[in-house]
Amino acid sequence: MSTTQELHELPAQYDPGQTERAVYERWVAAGVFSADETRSKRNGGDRDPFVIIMPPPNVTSVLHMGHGLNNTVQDVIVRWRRMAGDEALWVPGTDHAGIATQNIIEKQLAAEGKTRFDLGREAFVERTIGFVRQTGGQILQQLRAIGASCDWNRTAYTLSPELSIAVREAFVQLHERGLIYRGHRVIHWCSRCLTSLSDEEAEHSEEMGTLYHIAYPIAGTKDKESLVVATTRAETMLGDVALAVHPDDERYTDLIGKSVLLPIANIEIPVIADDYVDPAFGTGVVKITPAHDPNDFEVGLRHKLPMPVIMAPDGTMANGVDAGSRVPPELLGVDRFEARERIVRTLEKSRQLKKVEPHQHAVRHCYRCDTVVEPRLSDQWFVKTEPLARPALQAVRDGTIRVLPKRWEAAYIHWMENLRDWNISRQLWWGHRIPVWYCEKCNRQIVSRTDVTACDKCGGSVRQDEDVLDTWFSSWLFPISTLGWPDKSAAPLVAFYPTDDLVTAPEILYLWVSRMIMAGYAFMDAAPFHTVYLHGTVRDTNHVKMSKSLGNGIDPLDVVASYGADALRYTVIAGMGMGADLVLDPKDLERSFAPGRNFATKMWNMGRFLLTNVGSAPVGSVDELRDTELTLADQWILGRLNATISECDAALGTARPADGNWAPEDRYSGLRLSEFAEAARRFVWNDVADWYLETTKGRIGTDGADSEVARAVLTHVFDYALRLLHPIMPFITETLWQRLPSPLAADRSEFLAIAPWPLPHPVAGNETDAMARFDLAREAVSAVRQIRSDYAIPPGKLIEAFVQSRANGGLFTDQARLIGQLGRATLKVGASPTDAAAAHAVLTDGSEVIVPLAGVVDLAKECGKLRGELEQLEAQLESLSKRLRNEGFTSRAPAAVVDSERKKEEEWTKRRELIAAKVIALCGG
RNA sequence: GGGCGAGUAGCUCAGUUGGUUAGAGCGCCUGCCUUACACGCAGGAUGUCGGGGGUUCGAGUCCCUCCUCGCCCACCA
Repeated sequence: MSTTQELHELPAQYDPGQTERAVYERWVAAGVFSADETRSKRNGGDRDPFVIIMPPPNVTSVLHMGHGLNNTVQDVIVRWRRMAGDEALWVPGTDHAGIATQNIIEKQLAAEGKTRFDLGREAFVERTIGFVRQTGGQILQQLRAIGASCDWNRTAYTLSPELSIAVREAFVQLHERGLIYRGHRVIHWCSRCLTSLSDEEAEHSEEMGTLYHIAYPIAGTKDKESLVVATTRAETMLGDVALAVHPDDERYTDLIGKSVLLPIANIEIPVIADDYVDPAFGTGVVKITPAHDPNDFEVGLRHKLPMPVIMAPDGTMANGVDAGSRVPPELLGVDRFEARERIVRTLEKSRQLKKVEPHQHAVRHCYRCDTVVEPRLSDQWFVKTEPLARPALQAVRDGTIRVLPKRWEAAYIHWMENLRDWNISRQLWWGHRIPVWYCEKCNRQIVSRTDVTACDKCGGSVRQDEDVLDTWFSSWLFPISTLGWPDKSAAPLVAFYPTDDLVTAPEILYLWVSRMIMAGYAFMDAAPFHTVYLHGTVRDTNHVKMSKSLGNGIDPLDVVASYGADALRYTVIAGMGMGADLVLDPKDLERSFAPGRNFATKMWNMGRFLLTNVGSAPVGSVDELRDTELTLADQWILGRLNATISECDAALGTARPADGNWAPEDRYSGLRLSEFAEAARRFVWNDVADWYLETTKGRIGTDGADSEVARAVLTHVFDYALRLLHPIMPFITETLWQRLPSPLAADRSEFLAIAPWPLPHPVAGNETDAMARFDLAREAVSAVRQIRSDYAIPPGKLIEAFVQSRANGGLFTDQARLIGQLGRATLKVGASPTDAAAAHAVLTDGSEVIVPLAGVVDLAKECGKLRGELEQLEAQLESLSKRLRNEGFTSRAPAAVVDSERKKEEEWTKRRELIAAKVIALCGG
């Protein structure tokens, strides 16, 4: 193949738009992303399985930067493990998202002037199914554009028939084990969504409210004696059934057992004593509203008080269960906040409003629509969480599961320890209907895996529970349900459960992650994964979370179109420290994404150089090269490659715990993706492109063996660089890799995506020495460039003398080695009698060396010698400068550089002398 | 109210166990269209590492304290 043809194949400009789609289609067509159960070691195969279950996005959602970040991270990890030889599986899926999806359809209906009740349940569900079928799941299509290497054959959906079986099974099993029960208590109620919420779905936010001090006249007193109560939710007073004081509060002791008159409702209610009351807060008197406050509910239970409900589900005032006619006619149907205003005004008029003061407090809001949540007494289904939490807590405590970054581990533990029972029933229509039937005739409650048509006892007709299950009750099963549970012998479940990493944002640690861990133990008796990786949030430059509604979002597909998926991925990975937020500028995509694109372009051009110069003829294997054949540069770049591989591996860490538990040294050290990206980038750009590739220019193309050596080494180094970068920038690396000349001893895979992950290769010759010597050469080159720049010397002019004398001196390497050795050591002297004559140096890598005392003393002398060499260097620089000045050049930066260097060096010398002196003093000379 | 994180160059951020002259990208300045790359190359400037105190031969890193911002948790009406 001729050079021109190859250049033709590799256009001067990399065009991601033209290549990415085709590359992706070839991967899919070749089944590169498909995992094979039979290859898993757990299923008789020869590979370790490595599995990530995708946090299922809402089925109606479209790709935003948050997804872009989340899925890029997962893809980087899964591609790394795929190359490392694991049977890698990434399971994609979507969540039916009960409330969120129902809200969308309700909004559509509202636009048509209708409510879901106008349609009826069946038609509403049909319509939603239709909507999901038409527009749902497009996010999974979009994920392909950013290169997500999911096994699309296993795409899951929480409301699919398979997963619905799992949901039912889980419900029935927990019910059989006594862990699901029907409870009558105060729950969080969203008056807009018309459903109950779990504790986690009712989110706190600090708000400025008003504390109203209201006087309740004491019954039977003539002169309007009263008890004053402080409340922020004045409207709930209509549901008051008592006033409570602390039993030991002397101010009120004689009032206990008496009655007060509830204003507006004009009902007599008792004054009771309960420990729950804090005498120090407000007036020390609390109104008890059992149906509309969880604490008051508990008080109500203890004192066997009635529990009148004074609000309708939609948040308007109404006489509900046990309310009689507490709500006066003029307030019936009035919204709760309006009612609050009116009641306050009424009390003001009757002079029963004693004080009004601003009061900051936390108010719970619906996590889907932000409506203020109303505590409300109702019947709901609950999961008893304590028995489920026990193993889930233990798993994180004992290192079966690690949480990265570490700080979230404490948050998880704290939350798990204080977990309350989980309300799983929702008064919605979109979701898994609760598998409970009630006999119309004998009132029997039937919990069943299959649909029930008649009572199994009396044959009476049955009706199914109206409620659906919390969305999270299906997604908490995702790691098991997507793999075939409840069939415990299903091949995917056997081969791939437990999974490995779970990658998500901290905001759903409690809502989802913790519950998956509980489900894993409850149904499979094993943790669902061993690593929870929590990444940050995507924010704009004002650190505001990106969102469509705020208009500060970036559409990942726009970025893909303008900069390419690789640029998007690189930016996301390189810009994100462990657990840190990712800040991007929605108004300046160029600033955010150009570095990634530029890096891709750099690689593209390296590829063009390589194809033009190395050509497509097969190259030799580097393993067969002898050290006598390798130049200093060859040895150096191979050494740098090894170092880079080690750096990348260290940043990525151990993929899985060795014996079921994380070893302390691995537990918090892995998945430092930005460091991985930086190590690879540094190598490719600063080492290969800036230095090594330049050294091959005079070699490749010449006749003789050295040209072949350079071809082999350059190709090898670039090949391995592409491998290291593939998880981050899969498209361009695959494209370039496909065109690399093949090594003579070739067992190359068809795709880079499944090519082996690099291992360090031993370099022929003395690697350390060669690297030091080449570094010296680089130092010399840099020094010359600096002089050139300072004196504005034209590119053509040579300054040979300096290079040579510098290279011969070997000053920098020796100096570096010396300072390095002492610098990293902590000296412990005379720790034991046998140590008396030696200094014990503990190096920072944990290894220890014994330095004979004489050696330490020599170090001090050595410092003096170095100072001499430094002076020699200065002299050389000075004479060079003089010569240049004589030739008519003038320095543009007559640098005090040497001067400051000497100062710093002297400082270090002093320090070393101090240490040495101390050593001598301690050891008695 | 409790807990956690952050504050490092103009901007966005790295900096594992204290140790060679605190780094990267972008931006900025100077010079280069040097036949892979101007989405580039070479050179350069910019930091009291939030303030103060302490431990140490040595602190961005450890301890104390204060300030600013952010996050999580929370049944004080």
